[in-house]
Amino acid sequence: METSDNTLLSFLNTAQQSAVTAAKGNLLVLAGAGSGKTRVIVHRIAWLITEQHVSPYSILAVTFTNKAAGEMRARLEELLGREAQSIWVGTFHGLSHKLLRLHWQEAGLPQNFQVIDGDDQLQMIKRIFKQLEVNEDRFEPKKIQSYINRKKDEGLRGIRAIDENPYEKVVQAIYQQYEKNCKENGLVDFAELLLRCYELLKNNSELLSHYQARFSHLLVDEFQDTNAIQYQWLSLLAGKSASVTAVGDDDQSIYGWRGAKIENIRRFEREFKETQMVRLEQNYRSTATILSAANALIENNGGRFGKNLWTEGEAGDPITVYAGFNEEDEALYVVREIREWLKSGKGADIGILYRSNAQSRVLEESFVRAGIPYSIYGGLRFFERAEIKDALAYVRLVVNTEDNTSFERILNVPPRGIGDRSLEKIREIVVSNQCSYWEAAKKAIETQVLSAKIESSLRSFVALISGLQTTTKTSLVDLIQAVIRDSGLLRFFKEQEGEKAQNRAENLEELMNAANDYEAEYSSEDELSPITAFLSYTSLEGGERVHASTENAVQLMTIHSAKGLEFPMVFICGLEDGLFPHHFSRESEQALEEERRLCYVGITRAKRKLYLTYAEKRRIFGRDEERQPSRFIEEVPEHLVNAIHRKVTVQAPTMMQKRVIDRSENETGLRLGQRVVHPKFGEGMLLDTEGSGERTRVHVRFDQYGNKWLALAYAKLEPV
DNA sequence: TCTATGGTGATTTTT
DNA sequence: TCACCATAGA
Repeated sequence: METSDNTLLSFLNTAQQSAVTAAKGNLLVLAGAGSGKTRVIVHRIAWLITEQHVSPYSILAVTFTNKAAGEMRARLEELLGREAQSIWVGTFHGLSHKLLRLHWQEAGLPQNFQVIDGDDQLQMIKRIFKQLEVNEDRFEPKKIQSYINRKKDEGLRGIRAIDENPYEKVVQAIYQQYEKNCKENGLVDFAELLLRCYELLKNNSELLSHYQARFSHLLVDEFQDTNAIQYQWLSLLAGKSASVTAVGDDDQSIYGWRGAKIENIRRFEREFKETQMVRLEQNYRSTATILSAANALIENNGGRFGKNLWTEGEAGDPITVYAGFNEEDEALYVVREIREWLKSGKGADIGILYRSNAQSRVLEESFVRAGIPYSIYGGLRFFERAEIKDALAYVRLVVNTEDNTSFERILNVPPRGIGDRSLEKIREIVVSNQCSYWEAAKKAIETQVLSAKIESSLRSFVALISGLQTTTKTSLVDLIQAVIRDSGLLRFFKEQEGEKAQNRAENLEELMNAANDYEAEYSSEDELSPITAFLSYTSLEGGERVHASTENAVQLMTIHSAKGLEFPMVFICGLEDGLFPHHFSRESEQALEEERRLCYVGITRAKRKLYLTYAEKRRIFGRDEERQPSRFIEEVPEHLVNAIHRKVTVQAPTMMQKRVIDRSENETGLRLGQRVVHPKFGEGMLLDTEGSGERTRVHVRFDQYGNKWLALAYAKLEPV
């Protein structure tokens, strides 16, 4: 390799360089927001290979998301070319999956085991509820699901000491049955991938020493997000001799509620011998003002490693705090500011961030009215969509008739007249014969326990699946095509009216394309059938999140999903006590600190302009409630904030309110936020005005009739 | 077996 | 408020 030390390091600052070139041994990189951490990991790998002559084959790099893994891989290929290909880069789940595929026998799995996602898991638990006749009033499937996942994330198998607590007893029984079903059906859930892989290495000294000898360098991104099992996994694989580079930011840990252990950073320092620490504090993203705000806010958290972001850049504009009189006013303000920004020719690369998804609606409505293109990030991913999962369930059942979850899912999809009653009959056979649903279905036909009509439906269903099984031998694309055609799914949606159904039909066609692309790139390195490989792929990589693909659209999303992104202009909306910090986080100091970190993440997404907004009144579950500004607003130093807005909006009517008062008080005596009554529509609240003089129109939210625009001259509005 | 109604409860989300 | 579900009628 001809890359010289110089070119590799020339664009890095001193701290980055010392992280990249840290000597053999363990390294903890505390990387602040926007400090170039991915860059550091990628360059460190390149440096190890080109300067230290470490074999690419001995390097393992772990990330949390497929997206991050993909980016890392791409950047490595840019730097290293073909040599990058033998580096193992992937997510914890992806790499565990790979190891389990390679060593399925030692792991005690069938060769064609399948990966199930959270939705499949929940379905299975619901089925167990029916099987074990669990009372759904006392036990919720969702709670049980998170119980199981929590246990696995902790690295614990459920079947320990039998608890005498009757509640626990039931939960344990469900857990046991769940494990049994997974085993019988050859299914592995997400948490299981990690746990099983950990156990595989733990219980197999030969395998373990092989991989320990192979991977001399392990690198982990977003270390603050690791949970217990991921830490153990890493620690086991590292053994005594590997060098581990952990990169993370304790201030950006926002997944504690999902089992991430921020303490893992301290633990790393303690348990991984002679750890060097490097802090990346120079920020290349935000203005000094924004960084000061972020620093001041996060200062209120205890037990931090401590880190102060700084920049060589300019101070930039002050942060604007806006208090709307209600959530619609807040949204209208956002729209107005965006309009101004767009008018001055700046791009629509704008992030509207909020604590919870429910907030998106009001914002969305105001963007629609203003005609500003927007896209909402969130919702289902491609492979999570119902119609796609239906089609894939056919594939799963064809490949593995033991897959009861899939059987149940598609038995009556599209509707073929086999409803709950018939399913119940089949389930009885399952219980009495201890067999799969598939076997039970065949038995039901033989023993003629069903009505003639349903029996014939069931017969053709069995014939359909059997017929598809012969297609298995050809190819993935052929099978998917046959499934979509022969199952009647595509026809079912095509025959329906409405955009929704047409969309679903299109999605099914898109699935064929996805399979086509996958098969074209597929190389059978671990003698895995392309069909099995594709099914795992669909579970492990949910595909792109759905959002309207408008060019030049402002982006609406939760702060959680904004992590890792940046925008020149950022709005953080709904900064109110009880919403952000969320009232669920009120009890514990720990939870509050995580909320504060979340706010820190939000603030540090902004490059140039930052707005913090809230509403003094908000509709919560249909009730107008008085709101207090979030403590996080108070934690931003006064001198960084646009004081004019703050004073005006907090203590006096807003500019807009003033205008309306000036203009209309003489004529109507109305002001924004005021309660009014209309002869036909009854009572409501004045939201906005438009135009002037005779053409003045007012926007009113009526209690009974919803939002309406009315011409002020004709509408006989009276103040209440 | 498919469609209407009522009770319930309501963060954040990747794999 | 409203979306999700479970249960009851056509």
